[in-house]
Amino acid sequence: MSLRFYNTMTRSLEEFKPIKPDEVRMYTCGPTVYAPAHVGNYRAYMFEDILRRYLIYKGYRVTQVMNLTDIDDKTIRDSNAKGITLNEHTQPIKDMFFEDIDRLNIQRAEYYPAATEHIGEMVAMVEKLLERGHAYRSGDSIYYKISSFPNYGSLSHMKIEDLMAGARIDSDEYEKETASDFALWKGWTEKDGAVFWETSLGKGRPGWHIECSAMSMKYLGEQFDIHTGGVDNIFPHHENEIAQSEGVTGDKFVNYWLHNAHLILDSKKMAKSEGNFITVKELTEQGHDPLAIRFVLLSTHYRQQLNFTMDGLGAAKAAITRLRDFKSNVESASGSGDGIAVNEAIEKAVRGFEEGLDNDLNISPSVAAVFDFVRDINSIIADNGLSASEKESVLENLKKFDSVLGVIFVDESGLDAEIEEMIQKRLNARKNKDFQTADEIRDALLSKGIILEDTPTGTKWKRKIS
RNA sequence: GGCGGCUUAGCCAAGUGGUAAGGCGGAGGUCUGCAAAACCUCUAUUCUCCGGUUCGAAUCCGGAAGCCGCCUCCA
Repeated sequence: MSLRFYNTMTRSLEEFKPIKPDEVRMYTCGPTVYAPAHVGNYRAYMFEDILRRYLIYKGYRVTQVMNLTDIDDKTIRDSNAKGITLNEHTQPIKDMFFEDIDRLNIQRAEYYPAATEHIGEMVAMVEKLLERGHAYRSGDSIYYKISSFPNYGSLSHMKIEDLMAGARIDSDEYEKETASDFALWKGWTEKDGAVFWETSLGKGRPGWHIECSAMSMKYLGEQFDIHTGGVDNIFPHHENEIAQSEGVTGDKFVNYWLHNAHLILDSKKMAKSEGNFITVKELTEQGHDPLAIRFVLLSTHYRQQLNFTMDGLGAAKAAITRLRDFKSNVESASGSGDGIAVNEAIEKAVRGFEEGLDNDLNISPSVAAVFDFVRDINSIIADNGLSASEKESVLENLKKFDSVLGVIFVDESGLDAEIEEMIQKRLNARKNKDFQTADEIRDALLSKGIILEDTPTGTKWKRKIS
């Protein structure tokens, strides 16, 4: 089966055909670094990670760009409130973002352009939009003239005249011809403080939407394959990006628009503005394994709202524990095996895994296929064990599944000498049938997060997933 | 007011016309010094509700209820 995506633009499932046959270029909406990202934000980055990993799994060469929005009303507001420079405010938040990305085992994109480093590109775009009659100057600011772009609203499928009049339109100090026009360049005002650029457009700063048009086209070209983000970005952000980009090139901007649904906490969208959020760092500091968070975020289809609960996190821990135990079972298996059954199990698993993800990254059936695989192979191991070559192909396939899931094969640091010594002591005690001492040692190790398992092939240990 | 989505077991979650995947949790059994892991068996006669279409509906149509999101700087 071929890969299909639900395209927000057409509101239908479409077969994915990249512009260049073996290469995918995609722009994935990144964080606004005014405050640390929360788990809900990472739902988007996790979806983008699964997308990226599955494209690579399918054999595509991927060029991914993720923006870092380090200039907007909030970054200015917060840095001025603290009396520090914009960069002093945003840099630590950028650092935290990358720490979280690593914790969650999210693969790095090829480019992480920051808005403040692309002012020149943005200015050039705005100039072109002025030339082409899509923009106008009003006071010290420049606005996009929506009425000049007939396709406006095609992504969100909304008509401008249907928007609730006055719903949330700023009563700001800028003068716009019509309320729905949006700022490309904002002339400096006092509350911007030291944040401004002197450019051919005047003294000021870019509007929010222009950065994504400028940076995506710089790194990916005037037309590229995939653009992603949260559903909240469909309107106005992505709608405006299309207007800006196509206003400049006169050509189609993006072929596939993919949007993820929100994470829900206490039956509300997790959001900084609602105050109902929790960060990856906080959960990690509470002792939760970040890969359990990863599993929670990835195991529900990206277009489905996901309710974040501690129960769910607990279930995720148990699930990845089972997957890792399986890996360890396979690694220590021996025996004659049953070539046919193993191959059949692998084929079935690969088919199920790919069928799900091919279908608009519908990951639930794919995860189910992996768990079926676990039971099938465990059952074979229990009956006949595995031959050396079977072991190898089972592990190879598991690794392949995990190249998308990213929760099974993780670096585990070795044991301290002290723990090693305790395991040895316990082995001796067991040999002498001193089970009381043996159990005491096992309990002591458990309290350090080390689980021991006595198996026919010897004592194994693993780290407890908390 | 406009646009969109959701409602399947104790919890999470697949399934878009052919008789309910998978995970977690729970119950029983095998194995084990005891555990753990693993394996085996069981755990939704039914899909929010009410009508309709059909030989057949969780799936299609109509209606109702509840929940959520977007509607100008939110992932």
